[in-house]
Amino acid sequence: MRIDKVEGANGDKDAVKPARGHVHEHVLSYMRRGLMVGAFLPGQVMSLRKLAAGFGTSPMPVREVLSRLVAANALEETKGGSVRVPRLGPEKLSDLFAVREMLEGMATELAAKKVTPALISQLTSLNKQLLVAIEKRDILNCLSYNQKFHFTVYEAADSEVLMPLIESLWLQFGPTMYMSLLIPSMPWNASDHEDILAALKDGNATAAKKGIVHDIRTTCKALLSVAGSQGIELPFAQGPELQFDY
Amino acid sequence: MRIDKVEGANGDKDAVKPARGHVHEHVLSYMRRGLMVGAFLPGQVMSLRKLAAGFGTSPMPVREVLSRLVAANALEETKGGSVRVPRLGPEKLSDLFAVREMLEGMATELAAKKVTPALISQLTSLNKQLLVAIEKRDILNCLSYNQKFHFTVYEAADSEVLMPLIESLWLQFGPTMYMSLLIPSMPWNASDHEDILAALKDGNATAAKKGIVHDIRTTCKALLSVAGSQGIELPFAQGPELQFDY
DNA sequence: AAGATCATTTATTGATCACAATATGAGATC
DNA sequence: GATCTCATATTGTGATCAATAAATGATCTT
Repeated sequence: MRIDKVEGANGDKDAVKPARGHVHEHVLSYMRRGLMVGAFLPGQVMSLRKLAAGFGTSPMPVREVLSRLVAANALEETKGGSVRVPRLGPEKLSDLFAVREMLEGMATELAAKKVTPALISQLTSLNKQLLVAIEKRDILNCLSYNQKFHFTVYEAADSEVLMPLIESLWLQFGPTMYMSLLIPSMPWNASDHEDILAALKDGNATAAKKGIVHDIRTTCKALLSVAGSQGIELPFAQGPELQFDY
Repeated sequence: MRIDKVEGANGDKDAVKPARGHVHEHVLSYMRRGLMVGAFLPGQVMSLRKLAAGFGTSPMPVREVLSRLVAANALEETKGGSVRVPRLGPEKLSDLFAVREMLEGMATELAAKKVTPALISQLTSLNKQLLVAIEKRDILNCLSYNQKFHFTVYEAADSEVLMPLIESLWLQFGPTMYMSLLIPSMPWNASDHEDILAALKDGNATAAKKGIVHDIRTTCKALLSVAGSQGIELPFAQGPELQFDY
């Protein structure tokens, strides 16, 4: 039935089905998560062919993914047409977090009105894992569980409009977030999460929103305090070589 | 040095330079504007090849553009991989406009603090042209000048974060907006714009924000009131055949 | 005559190709 | 020894191709 085109003895090629039709989806989710969790650094240029080689595909799906990430303001294109992770200045960083306060505060308010026991238990579990990651100073999982905690709350708001916007923001500050956690003086804590959890448990929308806003504001201040030390340029895994709980 | 691969006598091929390197930019801006101004209807499927033929290019640049518009939630993809203009239900419409109030209210507040005489005169001019379009019941230019008025305000806020988010929202409700204006009972007015202009002239950020929010809320209510009559299915220019002040 | 099945057509998707522009590096010159 | 220049290599862009899957229409059956 299925006849391989003659290409000599292609024995050593991948005999597995290339999982057609959904390659770009895989690449996209991987890159999205990677951006939020610090797999790519601000200023890093994304080479189409290198990434494609890393993913083991043709440049085509990667092109589509980078295209979409540029549209989401997660990446920016250089004059030469290449794309790179944007380097955020202090003013853009505060802009970003001011909008975060509005959007994520609104999402939290909505979520508080739709709390379920399942949501509470899930958030409690995620927060516990986050605390473990903090204890171990595991940056990747720290960011990962923090992101999952926040997004679980926002997901509960059940707004098809808010979520994509919030995601776009997280994709933008993700790389900078990672950088900041590299600084030894950077405080790591999830104390606000306890307040948020308590407020959600009570269905207190105002308090929950307040907790989120405080969490965001604290993070912003910490980020800005280390924004001066932008000079951090450490060697880094160029390709998609992440090892977080994926 | 440069050797053309042998392909017979390709004399009758296009001798003109195909304007290489930035085709997708043109396509993108055209489609963006077209979505905001009603060139495409909710539910309309965007055929890659048809659009490409309309633009006189290969499907390639169009693919990239559609990709980006999907990433911006301006278009959605069907199960078959095609993309189409989303059909907004009442609940999503109110979500959309609730977020609009926050984001555009914030942008207006920021803009009010950076008002310049040039901005005022530009807004005054745009509003005049909008009134003319309303007078002539010219839907395309009506939407176009309304959009330009709002975006000129937001642009003055000078926020690289807010603008893309606001644009994403406008791309989403643009097609529905056009539909609603087709309904004879739909009220057309720009009375709020006068208030906004006055508030901006005074540098009164609170009043300006209030004006924008009122404008948005009014529009939302009008849209929702005609949301029941979703059945409007009129024959329409399929390709990129717009004739607004481009 | 209406509905279901099957073949045809058309759609996107991933891969490959060709070209142009940019970035990179070596070499020569001052 | 530093700098400018030019050749090389790499990159993105647009076009084309092969293959899969969905949508469409016609034919057959009930």
